[in-house]
Amino acid sequence: MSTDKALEKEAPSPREKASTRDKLLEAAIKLFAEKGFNGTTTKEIAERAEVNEALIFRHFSTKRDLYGAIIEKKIFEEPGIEITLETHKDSKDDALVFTAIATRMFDRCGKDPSFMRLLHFSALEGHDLSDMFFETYVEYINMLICDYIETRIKDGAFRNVNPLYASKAFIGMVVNQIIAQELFGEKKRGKIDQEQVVATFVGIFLNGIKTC
Amino acid sequence: MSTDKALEKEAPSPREKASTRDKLLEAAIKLFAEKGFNGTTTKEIAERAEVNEALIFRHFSTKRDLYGAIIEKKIFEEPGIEITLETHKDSKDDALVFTAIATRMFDRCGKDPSFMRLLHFSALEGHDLSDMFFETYVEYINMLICDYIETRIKDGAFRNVNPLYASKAFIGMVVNQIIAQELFGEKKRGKIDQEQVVATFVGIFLNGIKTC
DNA sequence: GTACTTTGTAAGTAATTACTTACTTACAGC
DNA sequence: GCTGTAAGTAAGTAATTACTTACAAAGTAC
Repeated sequence: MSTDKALEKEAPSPREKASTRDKLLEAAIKLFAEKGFNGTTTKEIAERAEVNEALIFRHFSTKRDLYGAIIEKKIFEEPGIEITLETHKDSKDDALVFTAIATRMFDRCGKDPSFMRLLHFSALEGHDLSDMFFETYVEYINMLICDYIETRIKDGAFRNVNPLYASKAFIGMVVNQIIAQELFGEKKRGKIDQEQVVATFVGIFLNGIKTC
Repeated sequence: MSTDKALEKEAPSPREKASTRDKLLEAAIKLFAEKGFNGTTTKEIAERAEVNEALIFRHFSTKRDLYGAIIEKKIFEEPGIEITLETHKDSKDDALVFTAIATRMFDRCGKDPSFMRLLHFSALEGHDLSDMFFETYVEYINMLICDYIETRIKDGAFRNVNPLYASKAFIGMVVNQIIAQELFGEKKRGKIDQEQVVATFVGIFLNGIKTC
């Protein structure tokens, strides 16, 4: 959790040049995502942010506190897939819905590679907020998709599978591919065609779950 | 890579009490899996192994070298799923094959939780051997399943999907569930029924890929 | 026995770590 | 102007880090 100090200035007015706090957060996000909590020194953060190291401790009482502020920031930063689902779910066009979800996930993680790394580092290193991170980005999405699947089962469009496990199946395909690319550097190795991957995943999943 | 020093005594005779080297490796595996490379100190390793800290550097020239030895050990330690596949693939009983693969993966990771953590830490922290780790445990398995799917497409049993992406779909489901349990501690939260999860995954996958 | 290597240990080392301190500068309200 | 507060800095601190060294004990070879 942030200290009182850290909470003072949550949202700087948009026009003014990046505040010290913002510069620190930005630098720290990149470094923590690159090298984890233990692999990053406060000196490095200060250098990257181009501020004096002592200022870190004016804004955040400890290094761990800064780390916490970053995770918090990431948790609330950008909308997840809920908007994608909200937009399309009433169409009941399952292919559209699941393609949109997968595409949204790929795009988000591709645009911000630090995100996945931060999520995994926080889990591995056991940060206090890691659970919240996980709940926000994994369990929440899971729940949304689970709900959608449930209604489609009631519609008679999907087979009577366990909706939670089915949701996990679909998310698993997508997330695991993202992890292979972003964490394990599969991007560099063989080229994979994202659109075709999504199409294949959605095809298998929907055929697998649809009533015959 | 290990130094000459480190290579001298690869396999201690089974009966003698655990050598210093073995004690160090065992302690280091646990600590590196728990807290990563940067989060673990040589002092801790020595204490856990109950040997003098200086002995670490008799057996391994640097801390990183010890880390490398551990990853190497893990890479060659236990057979992966290839045996499972080899055993069942000729039966052409797809449900049996994929259920066995998933079960094998769950069991292996459940029995040795340090494995997944080590794999992820090494990827995130960018260890030299991380690529080999990945190739051995992700790309290799992928390839085996990919081959099986290809033959089943030729048999006319599976639809004409991209076999690599289909393989990724299946592995994704399983691996992501393992990660949720082992890395993100889903085990502690809600109880999930592994057998039913596997059944659901296999069911969706096979229905999704089978010819109608 | 003695020469030699291996195995173990206590006490170091120099560098780095997160975090402080004491001080200066900039800027606000009055 | 003066005063109080926030922003910034250089130079510290004590603790910890990976790694060394110098030396003792124990086994092995002859």
